[in-house]
Amino acid sequence: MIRRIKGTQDILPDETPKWVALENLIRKMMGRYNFHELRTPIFEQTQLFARGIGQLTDIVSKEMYTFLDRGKKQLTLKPEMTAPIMRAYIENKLYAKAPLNKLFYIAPLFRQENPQAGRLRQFHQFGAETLGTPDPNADAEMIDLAWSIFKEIGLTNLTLRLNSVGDPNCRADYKIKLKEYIRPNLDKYCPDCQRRYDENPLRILDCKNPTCVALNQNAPKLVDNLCDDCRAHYDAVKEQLHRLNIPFAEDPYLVRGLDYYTRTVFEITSSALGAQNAICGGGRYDLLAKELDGPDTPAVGFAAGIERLLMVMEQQGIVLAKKARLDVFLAPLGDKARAEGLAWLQKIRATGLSAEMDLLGRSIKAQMREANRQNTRFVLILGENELEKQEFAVKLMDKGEQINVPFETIIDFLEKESAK
RNA sequence: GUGAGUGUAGCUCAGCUUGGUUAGAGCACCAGAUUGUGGCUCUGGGGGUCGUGGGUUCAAGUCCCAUCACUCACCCCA
Repeated sequence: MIRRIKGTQDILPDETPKWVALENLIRKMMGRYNFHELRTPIFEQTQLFARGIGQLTDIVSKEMYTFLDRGKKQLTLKPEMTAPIMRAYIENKLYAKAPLNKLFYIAPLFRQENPQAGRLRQFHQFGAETLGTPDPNADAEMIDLAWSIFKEIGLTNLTLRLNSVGDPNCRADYKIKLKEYIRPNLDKYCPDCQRRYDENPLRILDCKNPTCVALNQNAPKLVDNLCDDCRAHYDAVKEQLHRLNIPFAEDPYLVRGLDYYTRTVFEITSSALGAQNAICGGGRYDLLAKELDGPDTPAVGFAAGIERLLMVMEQQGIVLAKKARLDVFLAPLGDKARAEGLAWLQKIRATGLSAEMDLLGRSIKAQMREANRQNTRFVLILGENELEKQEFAVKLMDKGEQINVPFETIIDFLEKESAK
């Protein structure tokens, strides 16, 4: 048996309505906030991610699906969406069409990690990006957008954590201070942290190892070492969040795993999930555009995991999708009725109603059972009696009543009855 | 990459500790009770190389070894 690739999922027909309902809600909310959808290819030149996300990040260094195509070009299935959005923004010169671009996406992404609860190799994210302004209002609007979507879904028990990682200037100063703090005890840190010390010391603060956590207890905090501009920006974002009534917790050790972030970073977690509890992460990335050879473009965005959202919704018993209903089930009895059935279905379907008939030659009883299974509103029985009298026996499944309706008026009848 | 757990019917699982007739249950499916009528109830039925390969034994779903798959967790993240 050929099996699906590890860490991928088939989304079966009884699950797709949940996806569609969630996607519809996302699109509705993106519309309210005036964000516009941008779709990018499923793969890109590897270079885009290596330069955009950062060589030393986990994503780039060990999780990308990278391969050579037949022309020996190195390609990568996109592991995140911010770099592709930025690439498209630069390549299509969207900055020249409008000074500010508010974009959103819903897309599958690929990372070759070991799968576990809430982590897949092909997974889906939706997200938004505001390109072209350094205004802290854009940061606050972005968080408000994410928060509103989750609220609209009906999620509870969410926690928003907020931090500022400064800009390259204050971060460079801070890195020196941090390394000074760590150096005396460096040999006591875990091997990962010892490696991070030179590569990316900020990530040492992120370490979950109890020893490292303890050692970090009195480490200087980046938020205490922001330059004046970054400080003012961070304060403005917090003030707006208060005005928007969005509760948040400042987390001085929140460091995002991607290199492009500057200033605002945030993460939204749910207590309903297991080890992988982040449903949304984002922040400001004022330097990415330049890194990708584009014009200087301050930007802010977020990404949220659809599978994880669906898991939380499941946990909380939230059902967005309406139970599917079939309007009409045609139950033909005998060969003659079966031969005429399809043409009737075509007429009924042309009115906009959904219609189905038995294709298995089942008994009337089995057909009724099938109609019931499909949550059918009307069953049209077409047997020898009906053919002779030129009428349908129509069973109104919700009421359990049955009446006869002549062929000439059946369409009219169904349209009126279904509108009730 | 590391660690732990689990593989028995379409699905969820029991049976394995203490090896011994034809391997069970619930749900789902099919049929009948109701000779042309759903949901509820009752009765019956179909469906399994017990993940795979090897070993121990008179005898293996059950014990041992290997292997594969899946799951969860570490790391990191959505």
